[in-house]
Amino acid sequence: MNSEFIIAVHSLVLLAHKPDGMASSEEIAANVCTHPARVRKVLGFLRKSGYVTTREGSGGGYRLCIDPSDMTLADIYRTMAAGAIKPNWCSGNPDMDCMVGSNMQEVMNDVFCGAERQLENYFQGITIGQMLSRIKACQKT
Amino acid sequence: MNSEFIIAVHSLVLLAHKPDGMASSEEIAANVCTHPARVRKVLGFLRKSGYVTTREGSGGGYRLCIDPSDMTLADIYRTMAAGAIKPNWCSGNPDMDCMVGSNMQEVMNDVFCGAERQLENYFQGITIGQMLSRIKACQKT
DNA sequence: GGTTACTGTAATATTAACAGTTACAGTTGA
DNA sequence: TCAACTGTAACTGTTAATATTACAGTAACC
Repeated sequence: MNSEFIIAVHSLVLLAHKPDGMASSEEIAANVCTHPARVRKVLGFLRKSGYVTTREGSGGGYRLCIDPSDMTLADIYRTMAAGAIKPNWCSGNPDMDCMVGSNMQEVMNDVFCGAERQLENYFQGITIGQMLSRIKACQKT
Repeated sequence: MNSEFIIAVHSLVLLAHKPDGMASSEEIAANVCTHPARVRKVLGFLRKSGYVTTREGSGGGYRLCIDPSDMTLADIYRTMAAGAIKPNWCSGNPDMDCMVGSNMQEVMNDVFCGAERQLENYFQGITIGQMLSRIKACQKT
């Protein structure tokens, strides 16, 4: 799995948690434990997908513009990490003589597409709001 | 996803397809499109899990020792690639002051454990025998 | 018993992916 | 005009993945 997916989820949960719903890339980066430039890159994608708005210039930053209970991890997965479980390496070769070797790529591809759907379906059931609730539950114990 | 998973599945399908159910690492490697040494490593794991038997020496090689319709991709996943979808990178830090940053690792870990179960469940429904059938279906079209 | 054809395994390149970092232009508010 | 931001691209360093080599161990066959 892409680590940008994690950065995206973490950033959105953080924004959802903040009273004013806003934070700068520097603040988010410190919380996520990575670099501001990386956060800006990831949140740039989220902006293009319409999940956050940004304000440049002094006093600027990122703001969540969707209800946390309306946004699922599947949305984020599709934006940040679609196709992440399919390996970039593949076996066999369509030009090969052997039936197994020549058709394996296609069959394997189908298998992973199915896996991807399965995963998306699972992520569909988890919202940013729920993530925040789970974190609060951790805190109490 | 681990590419060793693919090599394992491909090798087992190939063995299931061969009339005598046997092949050498060299033959398998040519079919998979990788190196014999890599095949030997992967099939070494499958031997330890009891899915294939090996015979060293001249005329040796690998033989499937389980009914292809009894062995699922979930078995192979557990042997070769358990935990593959969980990223090795993680955000936040348990020692941090912020509630979000300090608990994100635990919550994210739970999310990915759930995703893993979901994926295993999906793989449980696909057998090596089915993979071979799908390949035959590809061939006809 | 020697030769040949294999597996088992470790060590070592080589390559690709990934995260970290720097840099700077563009934007906005004070 | 200055200071504090975002938006991007380029570059570096590190780690992970794959390919390759090498060789000891084992079994069949003549």
